[in-house]
Amino acid sequence: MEALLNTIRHFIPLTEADAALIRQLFKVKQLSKGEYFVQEGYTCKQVGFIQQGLVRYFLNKDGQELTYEFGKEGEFICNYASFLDQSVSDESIQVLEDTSLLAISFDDLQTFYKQVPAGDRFGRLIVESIFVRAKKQLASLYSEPPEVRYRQFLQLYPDIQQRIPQYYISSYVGVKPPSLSRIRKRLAQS
Amino acid sequence: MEALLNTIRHFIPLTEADAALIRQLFKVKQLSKGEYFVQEGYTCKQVGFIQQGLVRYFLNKDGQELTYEFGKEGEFICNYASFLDQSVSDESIQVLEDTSLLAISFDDLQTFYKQVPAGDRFGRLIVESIFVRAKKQLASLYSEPPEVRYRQFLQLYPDIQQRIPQYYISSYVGVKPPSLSRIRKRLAQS
DNA sequence: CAATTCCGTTCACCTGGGTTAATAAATCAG
DNA sequence: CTGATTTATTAACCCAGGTGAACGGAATTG
Repeated sequence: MEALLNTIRHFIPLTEADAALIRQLFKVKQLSKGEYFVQEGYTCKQVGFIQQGLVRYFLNKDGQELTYEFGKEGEFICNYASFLDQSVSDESIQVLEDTSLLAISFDDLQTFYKQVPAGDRFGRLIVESIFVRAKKQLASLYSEPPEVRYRQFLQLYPDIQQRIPQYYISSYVGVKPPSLSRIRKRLAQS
Repeated sequence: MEALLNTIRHFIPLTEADAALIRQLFKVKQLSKGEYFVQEGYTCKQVGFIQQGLVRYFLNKDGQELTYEFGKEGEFICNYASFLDQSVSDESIQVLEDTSLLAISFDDLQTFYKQVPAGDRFGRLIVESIFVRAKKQLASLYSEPPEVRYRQFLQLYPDIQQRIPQYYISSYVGVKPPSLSRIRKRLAQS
């Protein structure tokens, strides 16, 4: 819970009253490996904060699961496109390890916005940051070849490479598993 | 100016007073072919609404200009990542034809938010819509081969194909000009 | 422990885009 | 209108990733 408060304090100052409210509004949520935080076809009803564990974001393209993002300890997870206007999600967030979350519901988040003075600003900053993140990924896909994207993935997630199947990584990088194998081989040789 | 009001009405209702305020806050701005609405290294100080004309969004990767988006009549243009927190832009918006805009400054937009009851909601809906747009493009880059992306471009911008150089389109599609030529040839044959 | 499923790698072959350069077509400026 | 510049196409060659399949090792299951 302290990790959550500190992460929020990274964006806005919090009084003790604010912190107390946050402690109240966020509920602990446990998900086992393979379970979903949001599933395609359903509405994303919460924002989560990962205390321990790992998730992947993926979308469905003709039956193929395309993993395009990961979330790890200390990060917020949410399908904002679904959450913000409570519409049906066209992508999924799945837990890759047993994961411990702090989650806040849509309604409780509105309470947070009302009662914490800088709450709206926090909300805006979070949405901005995920937007900037999406833009960065767009730029990366446009400008970087798979090999570079793989190296950047290793930098961004140095620890989780051993924790998950390679084919999630190959999907994130934008290639098929055999191709990621070749990339890894090339990198090992040099 | 009516086009602007109608576009805003597409998101929120406007009273006559609202409309009058909008007429006051948005200023006509003319840009000639080749000029910039925002340039890399500068701050995006306005949101524009295209009355007539065409723009491209691009970013700079090792001296290569990567065109990743277009804007046409009836669309808002802005580098929101720069505008929202008035930070330095890392991308540019350039005018591809002599273009007539209606533009509102950052400060005047705050006035709009304060005075128009549904103003904040409009702002949120716009930011959401550009976010969703970025996500769609991300999904497209992940899942669609260049040939499909080119066909989708033709659907999305049926008219402007003749108005701009092909290499902007090839950049948008994610390939080099010779490759787009081959794609066009393949499509013409079938 | 044995059987099965899952997963990563490798192979052979194919396809499509990158690169460079030449040429042709279109556009622009004087 | 003409020469110059810009842009689009084409060709030849190379290379990286896709595909399908086989293999071996790891993890799971009963």
